[in-house]
Amino acid sequence: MSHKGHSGIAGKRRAHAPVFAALGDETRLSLVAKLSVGRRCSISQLAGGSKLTRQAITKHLRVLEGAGIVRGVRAGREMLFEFDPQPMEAIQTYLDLVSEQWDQALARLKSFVED
Amino acid sequence: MSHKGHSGIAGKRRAHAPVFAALGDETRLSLVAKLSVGRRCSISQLAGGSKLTRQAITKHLRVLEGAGIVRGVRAGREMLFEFDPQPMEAIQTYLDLVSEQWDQALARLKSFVED
DNA sequence: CTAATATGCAACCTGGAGGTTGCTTAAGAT
DNA sequence: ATCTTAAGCAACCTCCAGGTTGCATATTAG
Repeated sequence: MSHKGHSGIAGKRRAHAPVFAALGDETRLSLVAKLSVGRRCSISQLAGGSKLTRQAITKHLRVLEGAGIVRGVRAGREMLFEFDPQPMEAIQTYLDLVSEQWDQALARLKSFVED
Repeated sequence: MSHKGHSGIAGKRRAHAPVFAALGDETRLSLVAKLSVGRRCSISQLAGGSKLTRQAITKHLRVLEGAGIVRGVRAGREMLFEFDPQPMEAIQTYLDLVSEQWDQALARLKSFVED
């Protein structure tokens, strides 16, 4: 299976774009950073220390949840959010694919020039 | 320098968010895919085959250029765009950092449970 | 020179992202 | 039972991303 170049780099765009978009915001990146240390956090906890409103933070969390990067679970009167590494792993392998394609391009150029 | 462990996961958000944002659009992901094969392409070339207008494509290319993912060079009457892997490599190492942090969290949890 | 091609520029439109405020409801704490 | 804290809901605002059209300008082809 080396011919027809089904690299897989195409087609999965529809799946990956929302994840990139979710990470394309400073506030959300900061939330991801906080949650990726492992400890589950409530909305108020995450909103504390931010200049933004609790509601603003809630909206950002919903965006992250929509992309699958984060998952919210009820715990009594508070909503605890926890990190899910899967979507970010997915775009990581996507980036690897693009890098690979680029490296092959450089290799082709080199062999052409060396000719 | 040489502060504590200072993984560096913080602070660089301001730099990375625009790159993620630039990749957070299906059309732009498709442009990146086309350009990462190595061959430089003119705007009209890139616009051909798309349902969008040439101007729309131009705007997307400017966004990618703003994030440093792509670079446009004049060549006669046409504008050739070429891929630049650097910004995507940068977010790749950023994702590695987050993964690492997450793995450490899992390790801590495990050693706690193992008591 | 003239026609065709490639791009640039500017105005314009529309929807939704990102943020706020105000009020309501659920759940713990005392 | 009541006070307090956490969160949900909804309306509203502003601004810009994403897209279009129309016209102007450079460059190459014949």
